[in-house]
Amino acid sequence: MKVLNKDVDYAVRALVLMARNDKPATPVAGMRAEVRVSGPFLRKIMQKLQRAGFVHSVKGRGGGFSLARDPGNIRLSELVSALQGGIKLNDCASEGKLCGLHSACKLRPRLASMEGRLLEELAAITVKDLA
Amino acid sequence: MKVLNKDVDYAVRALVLMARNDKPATPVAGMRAEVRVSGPFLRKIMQKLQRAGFVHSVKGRGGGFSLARDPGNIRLSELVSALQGGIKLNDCASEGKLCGLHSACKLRPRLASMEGRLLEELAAITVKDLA
DNA sequence: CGTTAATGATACTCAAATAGTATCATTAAT
DNA sequence: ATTAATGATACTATTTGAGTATCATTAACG
Repeated sequence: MKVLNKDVDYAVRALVLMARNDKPATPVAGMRAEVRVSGPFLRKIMQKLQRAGFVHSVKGRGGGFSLARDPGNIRLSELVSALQGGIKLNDCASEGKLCGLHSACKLRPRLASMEGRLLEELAAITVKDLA
Repeated sequence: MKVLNKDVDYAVRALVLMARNDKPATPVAGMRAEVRVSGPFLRKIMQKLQRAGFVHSVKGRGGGFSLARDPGNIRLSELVSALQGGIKLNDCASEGKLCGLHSACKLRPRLASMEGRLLEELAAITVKDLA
């Protein structure tokens, strides 16, 4: 029952690293040791971050990644949505899903609000906070 | 990234059902339709609840399960620990695990306290509340 | 120019966790 | 004896998460 997956974990590490460095471009090869993950896997994560607009990338020799946004404004909640599609306390709370008990369910609204609070707490933590 | 597994989900439904009925013994056959789950699977869950002391069981014809505790005092947090071994926001926060960054990690204490708050919120919800 | 060092995209494999089934043993009412 | 129940446990299947591999593209460097 883990709430944050590895992608988010490694992404945070990488972003924090970049926030500290503030180099014009950091290649994956220059991050994987500190992040403690294999090159290919980290690359895949960085590519997701690029597509989601968290980082810029420069291709070719001398290239790499750099922060596209102010680290003080990159919130954990955003990484969670971008890299793992949010959080659901159970199948029912988030999606409008089934279960038949649906309308009678007293648990659902409670879980939904807990989920909301959890996301708020994640939103209160930025990359800058962790750098 | 689901936080509550099916066991907990079905367990809640079954316990709520029993709290409403308050019969001396409800057999699995008398619950599976309302809980919306297969007999064998529900049985497995009820057996876990029995071992964990949430319900009593009576074997043999005319037997079944009954609440062993006041439904106003059966908390979601307890079901979560009994049926899915708690919640971890990530691998690092709960266990003392690895990751090397360990001592330098600014995220860990924050996740730990979020985890605590989440469990408090789950502890505030009882079976009675949902019945 | 060609080599090298980088990312982009995507398909694939492997492992772990969840979910669910099946079976045999035991118990007690009828 | 039969039937209706739980106890225990082994097994299977499905889904999700984690990680690899590969080929294409781009740009600096010599």
